[in-house]
Amino acid sequence: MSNSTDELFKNVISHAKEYGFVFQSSEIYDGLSAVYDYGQNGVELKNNIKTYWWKSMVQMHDNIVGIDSAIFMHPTIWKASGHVDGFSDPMIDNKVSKKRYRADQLLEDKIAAYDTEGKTDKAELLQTEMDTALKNEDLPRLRELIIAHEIADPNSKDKPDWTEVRQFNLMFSTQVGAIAGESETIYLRPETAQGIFVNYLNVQKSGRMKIPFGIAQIGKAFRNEVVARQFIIRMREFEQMEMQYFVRPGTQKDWFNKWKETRLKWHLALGTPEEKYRYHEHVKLAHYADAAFDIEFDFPFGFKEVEGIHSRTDFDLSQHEQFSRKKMQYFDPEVDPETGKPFGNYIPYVIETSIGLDRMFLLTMINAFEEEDLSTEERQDSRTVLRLHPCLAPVKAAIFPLTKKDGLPEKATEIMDKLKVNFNLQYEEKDAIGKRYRRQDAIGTPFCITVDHQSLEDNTVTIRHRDTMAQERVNADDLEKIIGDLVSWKNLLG
RNA sequence: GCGGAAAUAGCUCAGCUGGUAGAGCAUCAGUUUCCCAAACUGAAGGCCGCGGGUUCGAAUCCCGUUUUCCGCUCCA
Repeated sequence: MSNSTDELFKNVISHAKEYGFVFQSSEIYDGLSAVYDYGQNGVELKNNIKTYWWKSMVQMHDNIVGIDSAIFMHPTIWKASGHVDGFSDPMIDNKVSKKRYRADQLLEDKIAAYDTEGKTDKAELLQTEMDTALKNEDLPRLRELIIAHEIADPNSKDKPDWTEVRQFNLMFSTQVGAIAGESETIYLRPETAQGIFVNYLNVQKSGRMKIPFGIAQIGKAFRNEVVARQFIIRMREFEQMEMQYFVRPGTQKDWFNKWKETRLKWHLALGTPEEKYRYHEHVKLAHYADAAFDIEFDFPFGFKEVEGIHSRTDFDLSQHEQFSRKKMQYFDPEVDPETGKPFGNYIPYVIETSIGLDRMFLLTMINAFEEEDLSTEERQDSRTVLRLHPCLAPVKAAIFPLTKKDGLPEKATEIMDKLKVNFNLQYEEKDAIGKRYRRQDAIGTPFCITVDHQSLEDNTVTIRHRDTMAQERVNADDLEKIIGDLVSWKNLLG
């Protein structure tokens, strides 16, 4: 990471805090690691990103509908999805080499080594001891075994100094039921997708949906990351915008490619330079996928995943059919042109598009942030401006009386009252006009409307544009249409 | 989780080898100002991250702890 990009990232973080976008959670109690709060401007920007996504996915597709499933779900769902068994690993560190390993894998390797050496008795004994320890979640015993069998650090020749074995759990658990002892352990969802899968037939039947169709959802998910860092890139509590698209088996490849392209277009429509984005293909696929691409963004610290497009096959629905013993099949009455018969009953294949809202938020801030040098020969000058797309900007317009006397504030307030039904506005009368322009630049407000003495005479005002700093004089009665056109979703979705 | 660095006013930072806590910006009350920040007057704001120790005396030295940043590690 070069110094300048390092600086950029730091500046964006402090800007985000200073102007009410993102605060550290529980800051007055020294904070809570990897948890963040969105402030007064952050929540507006975040909501606007959600709206853009929801409109483009749900409103613009007549075969995609949304749901809002609960964060609490039946614990068996996470057994079916593979999260319970797949994400609770015993971890151990070597203090000498500073490397971290999975304790069970170190032991497995040792067992394999015993086998190749022909010491099958030793191998079998260790296998049994390890299985017992794992089953009983006896973490100290795992450490004992590692030390007793003098397991070396695979990446270091020095004698290892092992830490305690710690359990790494992906999921947060909590109790349902008011009475201790009679309660049941459930999990905070680690992904929103399962809420869609377990509801897919409810939606399909109540909405009379025909394949192919999609179900969209925006919601919080929770993951206990080993190391959560880099600001809001990796948070313990985060928000996803997911859409699961249910398709006829055999057609998944086409739909996968279609969504891959559609989703990148969604990103680029915001005006982000194309070279900032790239696809990353997963070579090693997760157990449920038959194809997977990430859309990555060029963050100051390198390309990182923002969105994943995964072909999840029929894995999840099949798992739920098995675990719930309820049919997850869809009856497809359409006639297969090849056989002349209906497609009939099948478990649909699923294409998933899943975007991290918090990462999208950060990406948007980084992309928009600019420290512009406005120096002339006479004097130095600069401004910090967030060049947010007008549709995403937290405040659409600010209204200023040029001075706070001579009836200008009254006139400005009157204009504001007419417009605030349709737009999120700010009114400011304090400080020099230039200072107020700069403050609005800093939070990305695309337009500033200034009321001056001429306004009192002919009802005209000036509109000052954030990006060019150019001004034009317009009639105050036309503002609703002018601003409405400039911030219209048509500009993004049309 | 390991190693390194940092933590002083809302923000950016001074504060030397221990001796009663400082500036600029921001904030608030005024003045000035007819279109692009940092003009004038005044006010307010800090248990120097938290806890302990050394000392007559600690923002300053030592230990612990929390948080953040960087590197490693981990990552569906």
